[in-house]
Amino acid sequence: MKKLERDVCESDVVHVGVVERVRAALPDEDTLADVAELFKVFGDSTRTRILSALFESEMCVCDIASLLSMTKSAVSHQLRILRQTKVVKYRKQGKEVYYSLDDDHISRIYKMALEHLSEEK
Amino acid sequence: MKKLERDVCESDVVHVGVVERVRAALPDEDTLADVAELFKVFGDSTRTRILSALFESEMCVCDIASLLSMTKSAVSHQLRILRQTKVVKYRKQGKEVYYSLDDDHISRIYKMALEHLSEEK
DNA sequence: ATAACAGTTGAACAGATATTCAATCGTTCA
DNA sequence: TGAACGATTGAATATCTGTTCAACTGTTAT
Repeated sequence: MKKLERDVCESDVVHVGVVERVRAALPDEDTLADVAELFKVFGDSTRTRILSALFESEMCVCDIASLLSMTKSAVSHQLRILRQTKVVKYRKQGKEVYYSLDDDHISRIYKMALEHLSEEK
Repeated sequence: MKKLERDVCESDVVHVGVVERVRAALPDEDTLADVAELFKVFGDSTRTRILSALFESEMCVCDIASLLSMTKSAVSHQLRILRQTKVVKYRKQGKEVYYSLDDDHISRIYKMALEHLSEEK
């Protein structure tokens, strides 16, 4: 009776009660996608280095590039991502563009993780 | 006098003082890499969905696959990543393997982000 | 023993992502 | 005006990452 059933578990052995209860309690897909997207922004060492720098001081693109030994182009690309996700804000002054952290709440999440990992060593 | 200098900003206009001060205050590279790696784990919607589920209850692979409409294989691959980064732990019971959250501290970081994003809407 | 099932694993494939490179924009200053 | 410089942008490239597929392990039960 070997029906070509997919690898998704659909047998009777599965704990139906648990699955249904958890399904009801699960946050909606949109929220979960947002959480993932937010963390993805922090999930790159170039961006975490930029953020750590901005914790200390507002900086222009040129400064950040110099600090991290990267091209301005590469830095600018990453800043665009941080801008789009509202993690950093910027102000223009003459030729220069100064970046700084935008959202306190997000900053706190980031700092919490940093402390968590510093403690461990 | 056009020397082919790289795009990294090395001119005198850069704010040397700021850069040096920030450089001194920056966490060491290893810690920053760890932070990025931790966030990278949360930066995938499949993994955030798995974690949200485990917030509610311990679950076996089959249950999770069923809940998320995914193959056991795909789920297992992601659980391996969560295992390696010590975010989840597991216990074997017969044929089944039950997964649950491991680190309270990490869980709190995750929950904090979830609340942050839920509030916004 | 062997059939059935939960789970894992590695290779392969497809889609996403970070950096580089070259071109461009906008502002300053000579 | 035009040269110089900070910054941004788009295309191209190389790398990374998630899912699929098929094979396999280990446990339970007949």
